[in-house]
Parts: sequence; C-alpha cells; structure tokens
Amino acid sequence: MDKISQLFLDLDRSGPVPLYFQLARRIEAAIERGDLPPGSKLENEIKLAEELGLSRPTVRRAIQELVDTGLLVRRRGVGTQVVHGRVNRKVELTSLYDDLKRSNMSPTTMLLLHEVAPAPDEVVEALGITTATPVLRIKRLRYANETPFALLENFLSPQFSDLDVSLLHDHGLYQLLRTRGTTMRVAKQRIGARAATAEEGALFHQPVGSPVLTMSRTLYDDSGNAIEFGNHSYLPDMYSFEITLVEK
Amino acid sequence: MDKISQLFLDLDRSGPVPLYFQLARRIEAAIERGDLPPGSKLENEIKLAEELGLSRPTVRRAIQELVDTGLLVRRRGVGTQVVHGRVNRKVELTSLYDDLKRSNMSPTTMLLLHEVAPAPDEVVEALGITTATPVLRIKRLRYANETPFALLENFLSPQFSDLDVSLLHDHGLYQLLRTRGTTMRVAKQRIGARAATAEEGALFHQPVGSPVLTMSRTLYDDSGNAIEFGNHSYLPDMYSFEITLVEK
DNA sequence: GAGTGGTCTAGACCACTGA
DNA sequence: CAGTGGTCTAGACCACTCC
Repeated sequence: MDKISQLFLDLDRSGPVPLYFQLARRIEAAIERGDLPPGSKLENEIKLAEELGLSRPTVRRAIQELVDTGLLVRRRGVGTQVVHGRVNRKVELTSLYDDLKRSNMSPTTMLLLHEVAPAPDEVVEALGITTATPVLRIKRLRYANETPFALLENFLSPQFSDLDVSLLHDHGLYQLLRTRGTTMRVAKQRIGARAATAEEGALFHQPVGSPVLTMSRTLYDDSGNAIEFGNHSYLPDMYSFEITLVEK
Repeated sequence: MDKISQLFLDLDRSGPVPLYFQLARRIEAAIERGDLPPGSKLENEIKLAEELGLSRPTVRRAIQELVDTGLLVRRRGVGTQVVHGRVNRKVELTSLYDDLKRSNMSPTTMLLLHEVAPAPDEVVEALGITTATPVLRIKRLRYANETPFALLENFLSPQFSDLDVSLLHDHGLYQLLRTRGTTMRVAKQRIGARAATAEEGALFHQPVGSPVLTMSRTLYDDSGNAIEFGNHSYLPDMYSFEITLVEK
C-alpha cells in the first residue's frame, strides 16, 4: 500500500488550494490512470490520514467528494471501494455551464431576437417579479458543426436589461453574466419532451411534430435571487443529459 | 433571534438520528412554515452552535445539507440566506426511487415480458459482464389513472435471475431489490428524446413517430458493482424530470 | 473481537465581505 | 475594522460488518 499513498504525497500546504481538494483530485487521477482499478479498496481513513500527514476529517472530506460524484462507494465496517462503472466524468451536460461548454465544441450562435418587453406570466412567477415588469428576452439558435441543434430562449432579471447582446454571438450567456460579477449558485431544471413547433421545425430542418428534448430552468445567484429563466429545446439526435445520482 | 433558535431546541441526543440531520430537518421545516422567509438570513454558525449546544462542525453539516438541496445559499463574509424560489421539494422524480414513488401514485403495472436470455451488447457493456451471459430481462407497462404512460425495460445482473417476477405487478423493481438485501448506491442516467416506435405507439395510444421522453440508467450497489441496466420511455405529457443543481 | 466508516467535540487560523 | 464562512486539527465514542 506504500506505493499508492506515495502518489498522494505532493500536497501544497502553502497555496490557496484546499488540501481535501488536492487529495480528491489525486485519488481521482489514480483511478483514471488505473492505479486504483474498479473494485479495489482504498486504505482505511485512519491509516491514510497518518501516511499523508493529514487529519482524518480532511481525508474524509476528500473521499466524500468522490463518493458524491459516484466514483467511490463507502460501507461502514467494510471500507471504501472504486465503483466498477467506466468513468464518464468529462461529460457534465447538466452543469451550470453546459451551454458554455457546448459552445466550446461548436462556437456558433445566431441571435434571433432580443427585446425588452413585459414578462409573460410564466416568467413573472419564475423570477419572482411583479406582473408586466419589463425584462430582457433573447432567443438564440446554436449550431454544432454548422448544424443547428438548440433553440435557446432566455428571460433575464431587470438588472440585466442593459446587457450587450452583440457579445452573445461569440460568448455563452453565463459567461457574460460572470463577467458582470454575477455568481450563479443554484439552478432548478425540468427536462421533458414534446413535438416540434413550426418554428423549431424550420430552424432544425425537421418536420413539424418530430420530437424535441426540452429543458426549462430558473437560475439563482448567491444571494438567493432568481436572475434568469430559460426555455430551451434541443434536437434529440445531437443532445442529451447525463446525470449521476448518489443515494444519500 | 431567540425565537428562531428556540424552534430548534428539541433535539434528541439519545436516539439513532444524527444531530446534524435533525437540525437540517428543523431548519427546512421552519423555511416551509414561513418562519424563515425567502431572503432572510440565518444566525451565524458560531452563535447558532452556542445556542443549540452543538459544535460548529455539526451545525455546518446541517446547513450544508440544505445548501446542497438548493434551499440555502452561503457567502463568505456575508452569511447564510434562504433562496427565493418556491420550494418544490416533494417532487424528486430523478431519485433512485422514482419508479417506486410514481407507483404509489398509480400502482398499476402490467408485465409484458420476462425471460432469461443472453445479454445484448449494450447490456454487456453496462453491467460489466462477459458476452452472452444470460440475464433476466423484464418489460413492464406502467399506468397512471388507467392511462399507460411509461414503458420500462430492465436487464438485471445474473445474481437476480431467480427474481419472482409475479411480484412486479404490485411492487416497484427497486422495492424488490431492497427486500433481497441489495443496497442501491449510485445511478448513472442519460435523458433524451426520440420518436415513438411502433410498440410504444400501440401501448401509449399515440401515433408512431410522436415524441417520447427516454431515460437509460445503470445502477450500482454499495460494492460498486453494476446490478441493473434499464431503458425507459415515457409519454412526455405525463412525465418529466426535475433536477436541482448547485454550484460547487 | 478486530476493523471499518459515521458522528461529534472544542478549539484554531485564514480569506473574504462590507461598513 | 468587525463579522462571516472556509479550512483544518487531534482527538473521542459509537454502529456496523465480517470472521
């Protein structure tokens, strides 16, 4: 077991990166490299803490991070093991930054519409504003490899009504919000499906009534205020959501 | 602030329920009752710990639980606040027990097929078994208020090939697995959409080609072994997935 | 009975926020 | 500057699993 623990020794105690985070990344890397194959057991928390010169709570927190992402599994009285499933960590389409990541793969976005207009009822409720408050509404069509695959309609809280929409061609919406100093913290999403509307059919070059994957989302900042509501539809052949659930 | 903290005083230190869990539930209840309205700030962790007679890590853990579920938001140097969004905690369709909960609302299930047969390639990969290993395959149609809305196809790891499928009419699959002593720990899901097949069209009383919402899932037990793979399709008018994301 | 993770304590120092 | 959450320590006791 000495061999394994030596892999984790290069921890930086002076830098700003928390020790539990550094350790979690090192364990994760060891799993992806195959040094910790699926089904193998980690050393117990006490010994691991001793060998690394860390306290047990710090080691526990590092392990907990990986348990939460579905990479490790813990059982009392038994130990901690690596999950057998292949690791598909790279795809996290349902993260807060899915749009941005996706745009890295295919940076083309066409701005179809932007206006400041009274909020529809659905938006009033989601953003917690008063009826008929003017909000910024934008509608974009996103391309991957020159194929349109996502229609994105967003309503932004009044504080963003002065957003420079010309930047949306080359930047994701969330990227713009971050540069304005907004911190996004919580998102509540609903994923469903329905038949394509006439607009979606025309934009996606698909028959009206063909299936589209839909996602509506309300986004909250770090003060707990709703800042954005979006209605998105995706061409299902080119987009899906991956989620990892962990029993609490 | 005394009034608030008094709400949390009835903690049971002798029972098996962890203190951080009891506290988290009490804070959650206070939010739902309106004692802690959206946007209001909690007392700081130190004072809260003093008043409750708990250590700060215990209080922090309780708060962290609620931050993870999107109910609270924390900012260093500022404090902890209640998120403004309405609480839709009751619907958690993407939990490990979604099928079971759903069946509580509408307990009718029709068993369409069950057989032990060599696993298709897709299942071989998902369950991490060798090619052509015989696995139990079941296909069920689930009804809500006598309307069929979900087609559930599942492949079970060989250890479950002797499952009593007659129980599936009145019980969820996961309920059966639990009664066999299996603990489900991690699930990896993919949610998408596509056109209904001829079979789905007939079962759902919808035209072939109409949209269906799809979910495929691999389930792992607490040893990290894959125990089940499922391909589900849903009538989108009657089913959708709700997800809360929290920035890490 | 030995070994494991689950919970909890009582401190400490630091980084960040906002007045 | 005072106040807040973020991190970390060095222990302790318990519940559970497996032999």
